[in-house]
Amino acid sequence: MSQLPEPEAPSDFIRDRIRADLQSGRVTQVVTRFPPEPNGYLHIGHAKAITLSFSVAKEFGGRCNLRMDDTNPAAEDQEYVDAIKEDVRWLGFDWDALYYAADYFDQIYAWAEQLVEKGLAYVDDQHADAIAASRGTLTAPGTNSPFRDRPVAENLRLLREMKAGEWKDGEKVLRAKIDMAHPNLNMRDPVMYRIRKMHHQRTGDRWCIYPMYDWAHGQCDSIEGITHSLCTLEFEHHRPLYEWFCDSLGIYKPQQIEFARLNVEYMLTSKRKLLLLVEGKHVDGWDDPRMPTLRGLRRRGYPPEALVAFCKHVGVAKVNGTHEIGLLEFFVRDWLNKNALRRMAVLDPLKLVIENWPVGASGQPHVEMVSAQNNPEDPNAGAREVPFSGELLIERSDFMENPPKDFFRLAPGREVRLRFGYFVKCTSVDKDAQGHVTAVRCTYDPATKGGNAPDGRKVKATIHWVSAAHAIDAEVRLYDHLFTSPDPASADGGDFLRLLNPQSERIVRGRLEPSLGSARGGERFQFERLAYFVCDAKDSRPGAPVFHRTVALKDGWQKAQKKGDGKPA
RNA sequence: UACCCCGUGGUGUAAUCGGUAGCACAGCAGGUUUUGGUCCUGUUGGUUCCUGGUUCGAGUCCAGGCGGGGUAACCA
Repeated sequence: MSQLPEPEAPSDFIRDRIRADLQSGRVTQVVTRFPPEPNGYLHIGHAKAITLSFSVAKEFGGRCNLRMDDTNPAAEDQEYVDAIKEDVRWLGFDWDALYYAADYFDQIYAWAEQLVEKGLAYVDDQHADAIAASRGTLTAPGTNSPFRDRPVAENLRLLREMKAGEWKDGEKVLRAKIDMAHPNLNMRDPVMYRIRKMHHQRTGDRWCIYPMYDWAHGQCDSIEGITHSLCTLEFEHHRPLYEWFCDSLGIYKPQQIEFARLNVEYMLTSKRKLLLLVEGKHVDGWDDPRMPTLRGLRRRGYPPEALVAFCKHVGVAKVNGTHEIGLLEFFVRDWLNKNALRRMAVLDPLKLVIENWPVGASGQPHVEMVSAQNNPEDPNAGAREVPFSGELLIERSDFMENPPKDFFRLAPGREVRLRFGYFVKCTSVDKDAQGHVTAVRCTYDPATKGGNAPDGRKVKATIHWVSAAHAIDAEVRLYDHLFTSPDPASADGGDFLRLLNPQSERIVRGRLEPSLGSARGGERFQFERLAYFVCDAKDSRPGAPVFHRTVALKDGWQKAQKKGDGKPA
């Protein structure tokens, strides 16, 4: 097969490297892998890694495996395995093969005996603290273990005893014999096997010694014939060890290439910190719409296509930077603008009474159905009928009693268009005892049905509305950044909880056009002139949908206002 | 006070074998518009961290600085 890259394949240091490997013949077919540890849920940072490894394989006509890096039974769980598979698929990727590091345990163990026989590994009786103490520091070399020069036969016997369960947790470890004075701490006789008498989600009780990451990862890559093992920057110092193991074993050695992990403003991607948010009940679980987890983003209404487009756009490099959240939101809006159906909803209602609206024949209020486009960006989306009547609800912010000159919406004496309906002109307002406006009174022009005046007169604004008698009631959750600081990870003293945004979730009762009553979980809409929303699959009930604000529409009016009053001259 | 990696406009990322800096987002201005959305047009921002060197010519090569990040788990 030919591995000609797709013409639109991006250019970056990883793909340049792959092209070179293909040209030199070192590699004939590209094989990559995404190797998550099933001890937690995937987040937006993983989305970048997933997009990279899968896209690269596809671009070069290669393969990409999904591999559960399950070498530590302490924290791993089948639940996470299932969640990871689901999340990768949700992003739109499919693996060529699904593997588990645990399935290679026999081979990895056999290799360990080989290393022992070569005199390149030994059993150490020291406990964890002693090993740590003798490792030295960043600036001082370590010292050799007193067990470092055990004879091969004894090492072999001890290793087999470890495997057979004859020693307790922590009593012995197998270590690689490299160099305790090596400037790279990872090379100071790293631990290969530790004893853990624990049940493993995949191998059950078959093993009581488990390989460390360094002793497993490269070997797994080698077995699978991975050509380019892509990982994040913090593994750079592990590469020499990765290569030492493959070289010492004389097995196929994949090329590990490191890239910078993804950071996005206002988001945290540390599993530990995310766990604190969940356990401290600062959010409503791993799938809370404010979480940067894939499950959270999904419930927030982020389309997977937008996430992938974002990940592709940010590219890959070795510089650790932080992306503006506005860029992510741009991709979300971009996809939603083309695909989300438009609907009308009023979140902060103000009554609008049309005084010259006709009375129905039966004496009941007259109701008229108006045709509304489902998506101006997509003619194929069709149209729907929305009930229009003499008593409507409009957004409170669409009316001002004493408007500034640049306010185009409704005000006494002003005429605006009701979207898909008629032109209305405000004649008066009703107020309560405190002087608050309780309703605006208007007259409508019957000749403007559909939104155009036969005499050609123009209005400066179009506002959305719902019919008071027909609107449904629904819970609407308005989300904002989880943190008040764009960089919560570097909070003073590490106390990022202090930076939680108390306004990150605001719940309101919205008044929605009737068609929204049958919205199904996962369906995304644009509530015209407001924002994009998704019908929550978890909390919605038949006839009682719940909506989550995914991202607000850009708001030029609000921006202009902020500019006007915010800054001193 | 060790080792490794990195340093291009506000943010992120490009620039064939070295030939004087592009793109996206953001910003600003205008146009279109039955969403102050979308779309379209124009436009402000960079002495490519600094200093030397090699060269006819360096963001690209070399040296030395400066700055940022990473690394000391029987975690991955």
